[in-house]
Amino acid sequence: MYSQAEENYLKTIYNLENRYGSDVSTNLIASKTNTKASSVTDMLKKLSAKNLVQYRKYQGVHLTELGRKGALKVIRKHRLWESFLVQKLNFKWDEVHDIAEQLEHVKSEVLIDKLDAFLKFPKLDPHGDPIPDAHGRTILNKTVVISEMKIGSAGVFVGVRDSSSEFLQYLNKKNLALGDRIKVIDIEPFDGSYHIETRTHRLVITNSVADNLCLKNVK
Amino acid sequence: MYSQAEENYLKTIYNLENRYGSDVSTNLIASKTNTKASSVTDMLKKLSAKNLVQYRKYQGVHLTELGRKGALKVIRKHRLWESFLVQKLNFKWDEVHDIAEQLEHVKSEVLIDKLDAFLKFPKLDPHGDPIPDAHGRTILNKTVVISEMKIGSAGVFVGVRDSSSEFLQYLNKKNLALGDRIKVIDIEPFDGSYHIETRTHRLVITNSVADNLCLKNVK
DNA sequence: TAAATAATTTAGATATAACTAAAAAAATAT
DNA sequence: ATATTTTTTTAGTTATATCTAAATTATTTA
Repeated sequence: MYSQAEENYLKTIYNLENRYGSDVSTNLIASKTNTKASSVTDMLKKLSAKNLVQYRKYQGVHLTELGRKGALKVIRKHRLWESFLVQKLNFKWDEVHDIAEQLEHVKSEVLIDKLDAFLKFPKLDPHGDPIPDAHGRTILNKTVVISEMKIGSAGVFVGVRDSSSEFLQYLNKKNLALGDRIKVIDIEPFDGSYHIETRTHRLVITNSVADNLCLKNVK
Repeated sequence: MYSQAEENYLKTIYNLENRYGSDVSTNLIASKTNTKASSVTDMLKKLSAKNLVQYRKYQGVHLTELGRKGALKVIRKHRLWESFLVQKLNFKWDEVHDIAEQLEHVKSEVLIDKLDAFLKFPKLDPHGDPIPDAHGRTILNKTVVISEMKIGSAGVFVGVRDSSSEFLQYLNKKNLALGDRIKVIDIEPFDGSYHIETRTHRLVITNSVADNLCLKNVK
C-alpha cells in the first residue's frame, strides 16, 4: 500500500494531467500541494522507483498505468466519502472537501465498496465530478468551462474544477448552484471578465472564476 | 490537535488505567501497542510536556484531566465509527476494529457529531462498550467478567474486553454472541479453566478467554 | 548566441516516531 | 544486605516527508 503523501501526489498528478496535459512540471505540483519544488523532486524520485510515474530530470512527470490505477482509487474514495457526507450526514457541498481529504486515506477495499453500495452506486459526487467504479471506470461527463465559451452561448452548470470551500462559498454568495442554466452575455476584452446571466440574475465573473465552472449541453 | 500516535497513546493509557488501575507502566503500554519500552518512554515525555499525562521516571503514568478528555474523544470516535460500520454498512462485529482504528483519527468535531445524530445517538457500540457523548459522558455499564464469577452464578453476555477480530472470530466459532445467557458450571483448579453453559450448549474456556467476557445481571 | 532569468535538482538540515544496545534504577531473591 | 533479575531510561540510529540554500539545467531575452 501507498503512504498518505504518495496517495496525495498520485491524485494531484492525475488531476494536473487532465487539466494541463501530460508531463506535469515540478513547480506546478509544488504549487497545488503547497510544498516546495525540492520536496516534489524528492517524492517524484520515490514514485518513480515504485513505478508509479515516468520521471525524467527537468522534464516533468506523468503517471504510469500502475500510478493511474492508484490515483483512481484515491479519487474514488474521495468522491464517495464526499457523497456520503452530503447525502447522509447533511453537510453542504462547500463543507466536505477537507474532511474527504482525510477519509480518502483510510485503507480498506471492502469499506469503500460497501460505502458505494450503501450510497446506491452514485455516478457523480456533490461537485459534479464522476465517481470511478470499483474497476476505475467513470461515466462520460463532457463539459465545457465558461472561459472556453463564446458570447451568446449557454449551458447547464453541472460541475466545478475547484471544490475548495473558499470557491464554493463564493458561488453560494453569488447564488450560483449546480443545475442553473447560464448564458454568456458578454466578454470584456480589457480584463477577460465574463458577463453571465442565469434565469434569476446577471453578474460579472473574473476569468479565473470562469475557468472553474463546468457546463453541459453548451450551444 | 494531537497526532495519530499521540491519540493512540491516550486511548491505550485510558484503557489500561481502567483495567489495571492508575499509574500504568512503560512495559504494559509497550506490549499493548506492539512497540518497545524505549519508544514508549520517548512518547511519555512528549505527552507529559503537553500536559496530557502525569509522568515520573520509573513510576509509570496516568492521564491528566486534559489527557482524559482527549482519550474520551478518540474513544467516542472509534465506537461511533464501529457502530456505523455494523449498522449502516453491514459489517460483522469481528470486521470493524481495524477500520475504526483508522477512522478514529479523522479530525472534525462536526463530522463526529453529525455521525452520532445519523446513528440516532447510540449508547453502546457493537462490542457492548459505552459510547461517550459529545461531553465525554457515558451510560453506566456495570459488568462482571467471567473470571470473577463463582461456580453456579450466571448472567447475560453483554460485552467483550478484547475486540480484535481474532478473539471475536473465536467467539463466533464457539457460538457465543452478545445477549446469550451464560452460567458458570465449574472451575478447574488445575489450570483455571471455566466450564460454562448457554441455553444451547456447554463448553470449556481458558482463563484468558474468561477474562474478556463481560456479563450483566450476574447472580 | 550570449546573458539573464526561471525552473529544477542537489546537499544538508529538521521533526516525528519508531528502533537497538547499553546504562541505570527498581524489584526480587538469596 | 547484597546479588541477581527485571524494568526503565538514555544514547545513538533509521525512515518518512518536509524544509532552506546553493548549484545546476533550461528557457527567455537582448
